[in-house]
Amino acid sequence: MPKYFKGGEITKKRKTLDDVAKLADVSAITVSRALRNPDVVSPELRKRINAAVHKLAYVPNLAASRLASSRSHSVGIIVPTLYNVIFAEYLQALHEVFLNSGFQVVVVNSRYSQIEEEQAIRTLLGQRVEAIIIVGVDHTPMARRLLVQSRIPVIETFELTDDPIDINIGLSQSKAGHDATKYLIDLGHQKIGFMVGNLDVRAAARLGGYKQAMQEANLPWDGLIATMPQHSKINLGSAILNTLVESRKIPDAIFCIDDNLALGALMQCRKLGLRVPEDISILGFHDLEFSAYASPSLSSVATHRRELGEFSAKAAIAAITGKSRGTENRIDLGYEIVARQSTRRHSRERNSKRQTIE
Amino acid sequence: MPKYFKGGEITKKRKTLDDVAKLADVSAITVSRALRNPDVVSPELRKRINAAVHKLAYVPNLAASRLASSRSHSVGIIVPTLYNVIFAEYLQALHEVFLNSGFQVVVVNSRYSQIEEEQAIRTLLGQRVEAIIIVGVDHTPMARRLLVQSRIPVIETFELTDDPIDINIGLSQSKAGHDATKYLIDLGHQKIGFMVGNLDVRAAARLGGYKQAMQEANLPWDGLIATMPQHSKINLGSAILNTLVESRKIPDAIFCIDDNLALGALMQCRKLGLRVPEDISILGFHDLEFSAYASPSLSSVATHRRELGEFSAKAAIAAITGKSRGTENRIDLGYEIVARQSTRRHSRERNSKRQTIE
DNA sequence: ATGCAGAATGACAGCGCTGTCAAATTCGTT
DNA sequence: AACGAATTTGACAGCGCTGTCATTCTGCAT
Repeated sequence: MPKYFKGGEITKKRKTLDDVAKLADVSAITVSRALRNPDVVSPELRKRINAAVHKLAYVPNLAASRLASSRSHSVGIIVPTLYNVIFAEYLQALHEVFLNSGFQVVVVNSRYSQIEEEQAIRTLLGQRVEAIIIVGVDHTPMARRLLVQSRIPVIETFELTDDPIDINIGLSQSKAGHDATKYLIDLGHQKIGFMVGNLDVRAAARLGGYKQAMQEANLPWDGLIATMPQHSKINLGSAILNTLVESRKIPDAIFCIDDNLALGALMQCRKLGLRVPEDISILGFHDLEFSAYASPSLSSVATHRRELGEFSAKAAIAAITGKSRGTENRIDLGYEIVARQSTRRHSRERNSKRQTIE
Repeated sequence: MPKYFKGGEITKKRKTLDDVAKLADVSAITVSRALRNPDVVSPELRKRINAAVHKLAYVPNLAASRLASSRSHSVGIIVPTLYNVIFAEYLQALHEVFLNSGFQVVVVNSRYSQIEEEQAIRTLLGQRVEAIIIVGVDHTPMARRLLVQSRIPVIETFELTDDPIDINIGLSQSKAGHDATKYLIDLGHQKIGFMVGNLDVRAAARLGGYKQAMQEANLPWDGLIATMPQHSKINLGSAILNTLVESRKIPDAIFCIDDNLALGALMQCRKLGLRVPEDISILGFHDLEFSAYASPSLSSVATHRRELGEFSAKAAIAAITGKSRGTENRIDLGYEIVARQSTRRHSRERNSKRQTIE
């Protein structure tokens, strides 16, 4: 006795269109129409059909519908992780656009792995999604081939590339890293640390930008990179800051890979009696929601995650419905350095002196 | 010229099993087997088939597979929101269990609405998921009927009910609210505030528990409930605390509906010069990750979200595979009050005096 | 050489729906 | 009253795969 055959009826397992059709005394195709396109069916039949559907608690079999129509009415989204507020905000914006578009949104995570990303692409293509929106521009050769061959709109986001598969909406991570570092340098900082957890592609690009900016200013960055191989979380920032203090390598300023680390570092500084920004400037990245409310409020680099999601979704819909004639296929959404209380002009004795002399 | 017919070939749009079969010079059914059950196919053919699959970048049509086999190899999860760390942790635990189970996980959110929940159930049943794990125990009558009639395992989580549809794994929200309040009362607090944002079902249950505990202790709760109709976020906690201070209705202790509000309140207290816990005790709920790291560290009620996810997923798999004979269908995972620095014994003059006198 | 179990492969129908076109019905117009 | 257009309904095939059973092909004991 299979446990999940409750109810006891010996009837067929699942209600089908035909069951509804029989009960309403019409043909199956009419039921199909009444469900998908009510106004082409006469009110009389429509009523009878709806009653039958309700009576049987009929739920159409999507697989059959997709197979017959060869339309899935769904779009696929690939993100590295579901457990980072960055992507949560991005996904929320995406969802809002798709909400009443008639498309179901299928979200898959690649867990920061190109192999899993390729697998995710297969999963989505297997479902015959009508567009794919994917975070990042680096894929395995096969992944790229699958995407190209699928002949559906592909939107690569969060980063910028010169060689997009199709549509590319993002910002230059390395330029952002560069400019953020430059901002700290221009404030007079010289010993500028870089704090990061796991080094994913985009984090690496920002780190590259940091190194470049330091080099351009003839500043060393050797030994200034503080890291622990874990996902970015508030308490990881505290932990990494601790290691800096313990090894007595406290820099003038720290550029943190994201605001989670920055807030953790900030909180730990307070705990240890280090004054922010007097003793140390802290700069975050992404400008998360809490950053403006921290005390001192956290300087950060605002990335436009909601716009990223919104633009991507709209581009996908436009491409699917063929309304994207002549649209730009590469959009740079940029970033903004938001200066708040956690960073300020560096004015230690030797610096101010030197400045006066020069 | 349809934009997404790139590549130029006039060939059929999508590769099918037959295409692969022709290229490998075998029958379609053999390709199907080689893909699903490689070891029943001879190495020779397997090699040829794999080569053909790779050459064509063939991706099986899931809809056809599901229709033919009437198995979806997927399970459905319904959560109220995707943008709350509570459910993120729960989902992560679920995912980990399902990762290598051969089941695809489909997550849908109901946005705290019973109507949307019913719609979500339809969506999932339409996909013929093989089990549904759903947050909460309150559903529309039709939703309940759909779930029962589906004849698939249904796991209701996060709350406890006397009348589960099938399997129920959770904790008593009202009892947790009651005990948390009792804890503050036992610390000597009398003017105990309750802070909450949007009042969803579970928040309402905790509020109910709070009221009951206050009543039992002959303490008034009238006018002590501080709320603003928004989703729980750190800065909402700060905002609500502000309104309390502005209206000069600062209680001895605050029981916050979750740790986000609690942290926000905590940060705002610091900003305003209110000492925690000397001037005011703050108790959170859910024991989020950052709570142990805040300063002062945050007392909270630990709910076992990861276990909730883990147990639910395992129960679902056991039920699907029929291995749940004689298993308990109602599991109470409980909760724990974690006392940290943000709460302490109330000892204002009149109280300590009174205690000495009595 | 013969028979036979077991492994490997194939033929066929059908899962439940929808696209396409045909048939039936209704309506307004002359 | 008769006609064509518009509306409403239905018949039929087929989407791409898999379950079922049949067939062919081994290898080995007799």
